[in-house]
Amino acid sequence: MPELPEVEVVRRGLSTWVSGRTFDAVDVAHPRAVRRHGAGPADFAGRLAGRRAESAERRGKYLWLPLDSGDALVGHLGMSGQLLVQPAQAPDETHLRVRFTFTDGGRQLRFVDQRTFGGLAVEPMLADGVPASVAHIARDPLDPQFDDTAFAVALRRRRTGIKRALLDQTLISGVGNIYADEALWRSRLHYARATETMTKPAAALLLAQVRAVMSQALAQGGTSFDALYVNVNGESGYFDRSLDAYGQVGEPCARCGTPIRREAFMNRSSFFCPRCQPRPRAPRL
DNA sequence: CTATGAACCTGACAGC
DNA sequence: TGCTGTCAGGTTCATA
Repeated sequence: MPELPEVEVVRRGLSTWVSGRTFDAVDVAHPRAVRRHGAGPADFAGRLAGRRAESAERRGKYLWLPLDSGDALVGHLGMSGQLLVQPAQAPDETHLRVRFTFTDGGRQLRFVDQRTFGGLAVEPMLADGVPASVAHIARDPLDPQFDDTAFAVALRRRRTGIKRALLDQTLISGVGNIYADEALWRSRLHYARATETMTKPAAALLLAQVRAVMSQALAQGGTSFDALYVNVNGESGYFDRSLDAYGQVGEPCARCGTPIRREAFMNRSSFFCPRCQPRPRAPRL
């Protein structure tokens, strides 16, 4: 679900409402939510109790709270995960997986996840400032240290389609199905455009569109089609009203009026304008 | 290295 | 009403 803008909305909420507080009790209601924590739920809870969250960080779609122990509480929301800040008396959510209380007795942090593709773990921080499970992820396009030139070079070395490359979190992180389709629409690129034909200027233009659509979405609180994608206070963003391609099958293209088409791709969907984004002569999937 | 499909889950929705 | 099939913002692993 959530892609970079939605995860960043959550990070900001954690920074405001959780950073600086000390964990007290941690109740794991569904062990699957901490399956990436190899030592099990009890160890997970034990490594958090009494530890202070120093800040809230993000790379791509991964979130983490560095702790005063040198570890970090790492989370990925998967398709349906939410991190909510709730009063203690708020009724339990149907899909409440982990509840965190704090020594200050204030609002709880709750990990709620319908489909349980998301997960939490406590891991050591590595020397380069990220937790172990985040080390294989590339920097994201909103990271000041993202290397545009290196991205263009790496992209050209690939032998695949442009959308597949955008979704590869080891090449560029934070881009998911929505923002890939939106950035490609803005760039007038078909999803099967061969990466080896992407010149340096073309890569720069695409990157600029990725950043533009993500920044605009972030300014509107992210994209929510339903109550699944919300900030820590349960509020939805409204960038869905600004989508030009994703989910717009049959709707007229905002540029040329041609109906937006949907095609199956990578076990999911691609939405594009068949006129503005014509299929290349030598497509790559 | 690249591509494909399946797996991991629950729920909403369309159609019969 | 209820059943079946399809689809959903993601990641990972096994197989060609």
